[in-house]
Amino acid sequence: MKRKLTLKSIAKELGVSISTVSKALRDSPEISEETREKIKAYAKLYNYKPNNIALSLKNRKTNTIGVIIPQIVHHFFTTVIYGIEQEARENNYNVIICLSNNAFDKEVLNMELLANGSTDGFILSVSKETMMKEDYHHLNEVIDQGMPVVMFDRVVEGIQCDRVLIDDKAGAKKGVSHMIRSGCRKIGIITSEDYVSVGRLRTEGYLDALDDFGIKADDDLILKLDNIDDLSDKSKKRIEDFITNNDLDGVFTVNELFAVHASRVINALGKKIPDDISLVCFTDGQLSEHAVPSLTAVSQHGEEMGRKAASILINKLEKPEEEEEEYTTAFIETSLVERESTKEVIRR
Amino acid sequence: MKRKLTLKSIAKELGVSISTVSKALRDSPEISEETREKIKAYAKLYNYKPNNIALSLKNRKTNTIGVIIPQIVHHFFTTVIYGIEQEARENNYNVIICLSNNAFDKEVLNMELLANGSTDGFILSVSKETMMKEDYHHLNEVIDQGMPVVMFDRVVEGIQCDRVLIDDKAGAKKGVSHMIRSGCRKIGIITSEDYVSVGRLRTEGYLDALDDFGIKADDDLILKLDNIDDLSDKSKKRIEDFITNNDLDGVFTVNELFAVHASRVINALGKKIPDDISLVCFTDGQLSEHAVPSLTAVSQHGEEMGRKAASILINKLEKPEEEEEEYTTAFIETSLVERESTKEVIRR
DNA sequence: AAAGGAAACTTAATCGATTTAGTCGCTTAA
DNA sequence: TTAAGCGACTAAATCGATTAAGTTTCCTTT
Repeated sequence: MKRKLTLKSIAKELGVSISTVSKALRDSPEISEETREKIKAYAKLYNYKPNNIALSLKNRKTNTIGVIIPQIVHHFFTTVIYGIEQEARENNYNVIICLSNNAFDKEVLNMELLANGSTDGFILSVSKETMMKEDYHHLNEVIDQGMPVVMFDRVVEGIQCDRVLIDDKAGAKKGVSHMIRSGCRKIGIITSEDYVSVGRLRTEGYLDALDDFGIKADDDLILKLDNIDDLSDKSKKRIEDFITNNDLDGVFTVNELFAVHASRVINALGKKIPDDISLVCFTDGQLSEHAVPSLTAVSQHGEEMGRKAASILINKLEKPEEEEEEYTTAFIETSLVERESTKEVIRR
Repeated sequence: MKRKLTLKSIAKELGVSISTVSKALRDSPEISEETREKIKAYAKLYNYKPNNIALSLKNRKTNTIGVIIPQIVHHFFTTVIYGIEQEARENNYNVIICLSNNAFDKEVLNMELLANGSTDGFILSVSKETMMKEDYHHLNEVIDQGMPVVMFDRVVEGIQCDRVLIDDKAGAKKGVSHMIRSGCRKIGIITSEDYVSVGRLRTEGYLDALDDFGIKADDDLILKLDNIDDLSDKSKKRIEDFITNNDLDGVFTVNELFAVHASRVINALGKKIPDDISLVCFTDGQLSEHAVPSLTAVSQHGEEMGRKAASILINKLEKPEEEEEEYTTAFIETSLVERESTKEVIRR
């Protein structure tokens, strides 16, 4: 096992001082051509790389971004991380990912841990528990210490930070409008209770679309489930009743899971997708792509979201400190991915 | 914006030396009860937390594990990471995740970056390109510097490190045996070319199962596709032909994607799953769970795999150095998750 | 010939925390 | 009376790198 090279060991080996080595490697004109070449050759030969930890301490800058997300198992978060990764790498930043598991305590713990010198800033999507508690002291603390924070997806108000959001309302509107244009007139929505912001916004988009086409909204056609993250037996039952008892020709759901179950129910009722009922969901993931029939979906462009969040953060980090602080909210456009679960749009 | 507390600032504020503060906070008996209490009270009041970077430098230990994986978008890796995260947290370790995107250069770059002081050890699944190049100098380099490495899933031979593997052969055997017991006699397998180790091992398990039940293997019933990670149009076509041209009563696939497409093809042929054809796949992810019909799958227990890998690594890290080096290979057992795509096993 | 200046280095401070090796005043035993 | 011992601190070295502030040595200039 060979020890890592340090400036010290190089200096000793070549009989010069540590600072001479440092300067030589950084091409300082203070060092003679001859010495410089000798030192550089030696460093190259033995593959010297400066120790990041020492650099971080000296520069008070880690070039690391902390990412805190509720769950990695969500395909959407996975794509966001991918985007963050890309942007970070391109700008010479590292990424540390921590999971909060939707638990407040873990979110606080992780932030405190990373804030003690490990990262220069944060990108996070707050946990469900944090939103319910409305306790944001951990966020305010790191911001107070001068660490920039960028929130994405699940954001909260009243925090001094930048935000990156999916345009949920416009996305839902896009999906529902498409169904209407393809001939649907009685469209139901399977969404969440209003306190989940994405659910509320997507419901608004749905209503907007109906309104645009002069279709009257009907409360009976809006099913609000209480958990958006997974599908309980109770929720399954409610979806079944909802589809069975309403004579729908279209169903819009706020996530893939609801859609997949809706598809199953429609199937069991002996109805055909999309001939009898069209189906569109929010979130373009593995399930929509590979379901049978494959599902027309509102794509969230998680990767772009990640890139945007990272780029905003890095910008803040590289900017000279004194500048006027300004917080922006960026919206990521959605797009509609047409697949087998909807009919062709009827053109005039 | 308030500056972070340091030992120095506390010392100055309370009119004592830096070392007194440090010792007081670490309950050294050298410091009088009175001074100790005063310092601790002050530190608590202003929420002092030592700077991790400084600690890392001093201790030459970062308490951070570097994880390098080919793609995060794979649900399987996602679960592995989750397991690593859990185990790491419980042992006070951080996790830095880097993606290699299946590219050799990026894998090397990431390792070099993290090896320069950022992490104490590595957990990695080597990229496809690295396997093809058979260039492992970057691995040998970090190992040479005394950093322990644990490989999982995609492992290579001839490296001084621990390994954690899915028991692919036994898993495939489990799945195929189940089909046989439920009445299938003519089972086909959709797998990969033999140079992909998981494909080869799973094929072996398939053959083993047939052999156990005295069924003769038939090369025509083995379809080897060249890319296991996604499904090209060419592969789709080959799956279609394979299923159409062989009068199978069971299909085993080495991943979910192949299975989902097989299911689609079987459906299109007007055959019923599982009555006419049973379907079992390796990897228990979102697709198997939510497909219609849902798929019986060999579950890989990625989370357990992650935990195991992390626990092996942490053990190495905490162990006094001089001990005899020994490298182990741990196998993670698979289990069969029965769903709608297979029939009940016929019991005597 | 003395002062000034540049070239080529080295010393030392710094980042923040830990730890070993002092220091200083006071008590106690020989 | 005096050295040893102890309690309670402080000074300084260290981890690895950067950099401002010296130090030599030699050369030039008036």
